[in-house]
Amino acid sequence: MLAEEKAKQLKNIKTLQVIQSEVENTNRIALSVDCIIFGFDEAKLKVLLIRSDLKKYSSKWSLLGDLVFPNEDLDAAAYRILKQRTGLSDVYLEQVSTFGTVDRHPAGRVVTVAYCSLINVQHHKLNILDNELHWHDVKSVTDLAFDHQQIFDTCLQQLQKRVREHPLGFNLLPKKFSLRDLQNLYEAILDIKLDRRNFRKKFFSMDFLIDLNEMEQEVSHRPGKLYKFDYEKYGKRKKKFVGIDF
Amino acid sequence: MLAEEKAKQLKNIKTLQVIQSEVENTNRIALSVDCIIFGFDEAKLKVLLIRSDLKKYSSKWSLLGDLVFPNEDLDAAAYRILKQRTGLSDVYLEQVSTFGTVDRHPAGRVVTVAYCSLINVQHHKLNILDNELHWHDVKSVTDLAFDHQQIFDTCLQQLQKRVREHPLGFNLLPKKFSLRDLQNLYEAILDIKLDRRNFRKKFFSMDFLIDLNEMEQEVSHRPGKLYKFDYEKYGKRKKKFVGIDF
DNA sequence: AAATAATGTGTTTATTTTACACATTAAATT
DNA sequence: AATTTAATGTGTAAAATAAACACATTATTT
Repeated sequence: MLAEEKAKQLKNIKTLQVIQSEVENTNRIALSVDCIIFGFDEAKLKVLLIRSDLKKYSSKWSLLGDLVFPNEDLDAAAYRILKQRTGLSDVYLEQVSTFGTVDRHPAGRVVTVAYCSLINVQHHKLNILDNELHWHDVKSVTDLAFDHQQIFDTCLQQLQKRVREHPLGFNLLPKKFSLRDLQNLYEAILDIKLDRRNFRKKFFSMDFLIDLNEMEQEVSHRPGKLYKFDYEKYGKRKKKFVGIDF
Repeated sequence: MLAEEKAKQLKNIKTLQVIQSEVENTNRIALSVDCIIFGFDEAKLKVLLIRSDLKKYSSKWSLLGDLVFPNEDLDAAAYRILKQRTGLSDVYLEQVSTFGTVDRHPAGRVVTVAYCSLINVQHHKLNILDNELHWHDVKSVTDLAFDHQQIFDTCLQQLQKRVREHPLGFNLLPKKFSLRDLQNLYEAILDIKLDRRNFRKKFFSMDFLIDLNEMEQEVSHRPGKLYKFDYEKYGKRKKKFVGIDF
């Protein structure tokens, strides 16, 4: 071995050729995406789950996932997989975390990247041709397939954190909503009770609610006013927006 | 094709065999880890960079990274790679984000997971056998190799966010530090000026500082008291700890 | 001995958060 | 039709927190 080669090895210096060889041959791993889709219905936080693909695990529910193609951007794979499995296409997916223990998947070494989204259950029609696809109460989600419980827990925690920092929750509500709807949402996500009067004050002071001058329909008891979220105003103030404390 | 097979295809149902085949053959991708190691020295926030492995990119600095082995946990790979490249072994690495555009690496398709750490520059001896390994002022980091600038920016933003939520900064300081050191650190990380009196009040009220009854040595002008961080107390209160507002 | 440049401490004000009560409205009940 | 019911809608006082700000103290340097 040439002295130069030896020095390179010592220093972990690799040529592009060496790296290319490693990339192409020895060190490849299957990569998947799992989508955690949150919804809100009947005052409860929901998550979209399917029966596991695999017969062995068919008694368990799992997240929406599939392998990333080698010629496909990671983000693009997330959107493709979500579309394939649910028909959903006009939703925003956000990367949450990557899970990579060696034995996490029964089919071999699969590292998975979790993506999370918040959607409006009413406005998005699901394509239920796929394996049993169901909304589940977040509170009743236990014992998912593989390591999906851990992935789900991580995403729920992240959601709880994020929703205190930015008013993301609106993505889960219909275009028109009452303040009661909004409070139910936050209480469901954070799993806490909030004071109705202070909650209103806080959201009015944020000044992201547009009064529609309409009332709720078909509710028993006094109907509340309907509002919509001012996405434009939020977009402008997003950068310097600090947070929501409850 | 049997009707059953067709139905399966329609529904995207795969058998374990099909998935195993995909995992083993068609869909594998190289996976790497990049380590973003922050330090603090001379009242400045620093980051550890090396010259790019690749000659083509040797004029640019890059993050500490390498490929994950197929039989290696993702987290373990991060620790191994950091150890190999710097000699550092007793540091905590935290996953930040995964970067996966198709063309991000010149050697082919490589998806990379970024890991971040905060270390004490004085207490950790670096193994500089590797490619030129240097601490760089965070403020002067521009134009890193590949997409490393984007990765670095993401990690710095995350650090700025996290340091407002938890008193992580202590990992960057020596065991004994003055309140001026601590304030310099926060000002360097957040790139803002803080009021000295209010800063002290805030940290004393958090009650994580242990007065060592020692004074700074070898400083010009009046020396300040030295403190250490009460990791034990922080560990106990960590869960319900809300945040640090400046 | 005086000047310097930092440390160390406290108060006042403004802002934000929390706790809490009552009048109003429309539907449901009698 | 009158009453009950169960929600909406509003305001205020107290407490906690954050922001603005000034001066005495100490060790070093001149």
